[in-house]
Amino acid sequence: MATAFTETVYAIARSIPKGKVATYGQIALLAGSPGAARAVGFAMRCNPDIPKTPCHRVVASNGALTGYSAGQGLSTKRTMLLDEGVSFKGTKVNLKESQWQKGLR
DNA sequence: ATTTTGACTTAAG
DNA sequence: GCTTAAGCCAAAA
Repeated sequence: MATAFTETVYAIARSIPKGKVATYGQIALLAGSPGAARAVGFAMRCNPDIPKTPCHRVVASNGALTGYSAGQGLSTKRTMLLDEGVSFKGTKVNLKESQWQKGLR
């Protein structure tokens, strides 16, 4: 299961600052495998450590909340993001305001 | 080693 | 704008 790739994905997920969100594609790119967005989601599904791996800060490219195996699912995910100050666009995240950008710090 | 599935992404209808 | 189809990479069976 979790190998170096997934391990890197978890590390990146932890690097996402509070109140920000990153897309699967972006994490895949940072993980060293651009286009491996699906693989990133797979790693999140394994989600070994919820408190250590803020998978709820990981959203789809269009800002839609997908999956989430913990808590009440997307309901919990959306609540946590709102609590962290992430800007929401209805059921989706306002990437224009809350997408984590490497270099933006 | 091959096949299937999956929390994705982009394109087309 | 929303739905359907194909492409993509990685891990599990």
